Amino acid sequence: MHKYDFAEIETRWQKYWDERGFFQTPQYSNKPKYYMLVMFPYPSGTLHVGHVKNYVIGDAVARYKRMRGFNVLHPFGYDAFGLPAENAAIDKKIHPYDWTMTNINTIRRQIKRIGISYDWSREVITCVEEYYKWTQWIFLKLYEAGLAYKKMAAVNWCPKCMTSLANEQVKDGSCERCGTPVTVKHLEQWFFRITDYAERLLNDLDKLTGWPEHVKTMQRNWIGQSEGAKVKFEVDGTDLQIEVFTTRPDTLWGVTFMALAPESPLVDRVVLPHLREELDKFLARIWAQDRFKRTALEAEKEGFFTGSYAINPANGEKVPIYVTNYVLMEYGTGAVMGVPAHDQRDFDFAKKYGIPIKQVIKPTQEFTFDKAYDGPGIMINSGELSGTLIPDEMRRVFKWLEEKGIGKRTFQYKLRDWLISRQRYWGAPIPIIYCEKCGMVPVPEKDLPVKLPYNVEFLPTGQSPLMLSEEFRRVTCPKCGGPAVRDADTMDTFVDSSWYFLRYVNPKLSEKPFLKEDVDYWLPVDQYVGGVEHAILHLLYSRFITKVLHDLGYLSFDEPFTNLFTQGMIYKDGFKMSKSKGNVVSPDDMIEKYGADTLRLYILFMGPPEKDAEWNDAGIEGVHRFIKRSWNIINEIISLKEGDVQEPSEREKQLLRKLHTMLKKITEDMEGGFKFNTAVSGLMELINAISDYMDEVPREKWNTKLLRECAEKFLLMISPFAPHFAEELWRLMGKQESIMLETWPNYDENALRVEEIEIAVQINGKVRDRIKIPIDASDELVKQLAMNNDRIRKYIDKEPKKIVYVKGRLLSITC
RNA sequence: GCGAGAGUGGCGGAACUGGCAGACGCGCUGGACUUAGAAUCCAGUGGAUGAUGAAUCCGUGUGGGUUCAAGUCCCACCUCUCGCACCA
Repeated sequence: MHKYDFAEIETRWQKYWDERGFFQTPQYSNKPKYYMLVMFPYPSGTLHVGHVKNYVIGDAVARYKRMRGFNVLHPFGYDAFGLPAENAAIDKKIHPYDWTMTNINTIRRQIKRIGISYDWSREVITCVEEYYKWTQWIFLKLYEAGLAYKKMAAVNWCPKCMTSLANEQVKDGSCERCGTPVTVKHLEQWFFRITDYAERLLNDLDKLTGWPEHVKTMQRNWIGQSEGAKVKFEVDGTDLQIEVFTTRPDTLWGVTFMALAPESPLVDRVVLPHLREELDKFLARIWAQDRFKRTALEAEKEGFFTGSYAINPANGEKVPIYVTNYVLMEYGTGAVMGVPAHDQRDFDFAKKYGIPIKQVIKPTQEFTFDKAYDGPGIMINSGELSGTLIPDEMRRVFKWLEEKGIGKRTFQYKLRDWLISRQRYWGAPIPIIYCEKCGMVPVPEKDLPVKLPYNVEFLPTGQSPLMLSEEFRRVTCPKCGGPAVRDADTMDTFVDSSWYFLRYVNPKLSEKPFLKEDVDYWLPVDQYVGGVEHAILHLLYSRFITKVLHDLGYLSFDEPFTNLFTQGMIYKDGFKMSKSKGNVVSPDDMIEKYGADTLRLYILFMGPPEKDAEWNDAGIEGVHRFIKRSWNIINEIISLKEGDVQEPSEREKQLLRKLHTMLKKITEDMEGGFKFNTAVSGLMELINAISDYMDEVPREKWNTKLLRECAEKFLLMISPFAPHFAEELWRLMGKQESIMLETWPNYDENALRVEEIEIAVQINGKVRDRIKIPIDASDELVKQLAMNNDRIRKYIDKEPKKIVYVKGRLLSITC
């Protein structure tokens, strides 16, 4: 018997597949296409088994789809620019380029050992010129379209990473990468106008039926659409106006004050001169507060009366204008109408400053106004709109506002523009030049890429490191030829990763980022697999860039990913794997000990792939046992001589039925979406059934043909999960061609048929016995068979009231 | 607080449109083979009461309900995980 030498087997077949180019995808084919994409990794270190889960799932799908006759594109690459790799390189005192490339080589080697079927000829690395040239090209396209702009803004600043961050990269007030509390800095920064796409990004989520609901919900929350009205208030005695956004225009008659954000430009204009000095003290105090604390739920509300009054356009009432700490400049208009009776924040504020509370909605239920009421009700004290039902008749309110010219119905979004400038070295330089004469000039396409110089001082100082490189900065203006300087900021890594799935289609193309006809053929991605941590950031940005490129005529589709699968994480000892915790399980160690096929199979068997799972050393042992057991059994079958073909015995028919039951079950698990854990358990059941047969039936009576059929089908079904194992045994069975070229086996409904089945008999809801009945027995016959059964009759003391027969399942008798 | 999801043996987890709960694996117990161990193979394994192969009862977070029949459907609640959170 051949020994199961997994190390030898795996290296041999990996070499063979590679040499034959089995996984190189033809650009076109008469087969239907299938684009199977996994989220590419940050090469900021090496891989642990948690990363591997992503690739094993992707590979199972890719290999299955190939067997189903698809032309499968299954590429891989590295999200190589950016903070994670740069920070790690600085820690290690290594140049980020060298560190990144070293990691890429390690990761590539790690993945090749697992036997993932990537088309390596399409590998993409975002930090090489051939790639980031096109990231810069995309920037220029956005710039030309007015979707990339520079502005002075209060931005999130990470004092440790010493760079600005996008809103999406701030989690609970801290830097998403390093966990340091984020501060605010006023800087001139580049933004992408993603807010122009807010409505489409929101509405098109409904089209993404192949996305998990929770991811769509997170995106909806993040985009944060609110329906409301913009209403203008005159400032008494001036020609100034204060515009507010409100979702409750029905409470307009209940306004008793106005609240401005401290940053609002209106503050300076409405404050009375004699209050100026005191106001400045108030503002200084507010700005000294931590921004995230200031806007936290528990924060004490504070305000300062400007001395001015606003006129309520609905009823002409004068209300005082305050500057407050709880109104945000970034959302809406930076000004809010205060309705204490129907908004809790306004209520708290009014209580503190002795502002009147005026009720304008009559609650539908009993309510004591010890807090604000924001439930349904009827409008009161509201002029001609009194009596309007809220929220049912809100439309009447909008109509009235618009007719009177007081306000306008609009949508407001929480989404802000995407801040893409980083004051760091390791990224794609922003392709913009500043000329003394011509001002801001985009780098002409022919001059791309703007190369990131290798020999510069790259340590973060808070200033863009490229500032310090005269060689990089000093250029001549592309327009007038005069002296000019380059923009020294680099782009956010998420710009790089927002289009990489397009580059895989034509990774080596030098005159364009991609060919439209090729991209239109391959995209959208049929199946995208990755972690939930990208539910907002990467997935939202990719959708945005895809829509922009679509609008500019470069793509025919406007959503990049048709189906999305978010896999769960692998924990060890209850924690995420991390070097600092020392709980990392390395795929290399596992491959050393058990082989790649065992590792792959165990990862798929651990549990439902979308759920988090705990790594269990005993669990992988169990799967390894299954592999070895299968190896031994199939080898034994291989060693058998072809016997005579006889009419199958009952015992053989039973095994054949099991084979086809499992063919059906596993096929359904594969088609029904990522049920690999039960598919693997089905393979185990099949092996157990073969083994039982061989145990029970004397060796000389074994039906060799049937056993070989079982072994073949088993190998075909396990091949997407344990490809080396399957290939080796396939060849040992005498097959000349690779198992990779085979098609997925079909099951035969007829083989599933049985003459006689066992059904349960329930009496008063309890299973009392099981009886055998002919498969197509009539209701009458089944009832008769049951009633003639002594064991059943024992439980029936009076005439049955009701008898229900569920065909092929059970008989229920009620007395 | 708002939104989403989940609670099943000692553990990871199965269970189609309501139809025999606990597939498969781990662990555990006993046995075979061994001088012994490892490995392998065979048998058993939800709980309780029985001297048993018998038999009975209880069992899917809690309490109700619908139904011949509920892990699955409905109502109320508890716990956990995740996301959002002064967004006007």
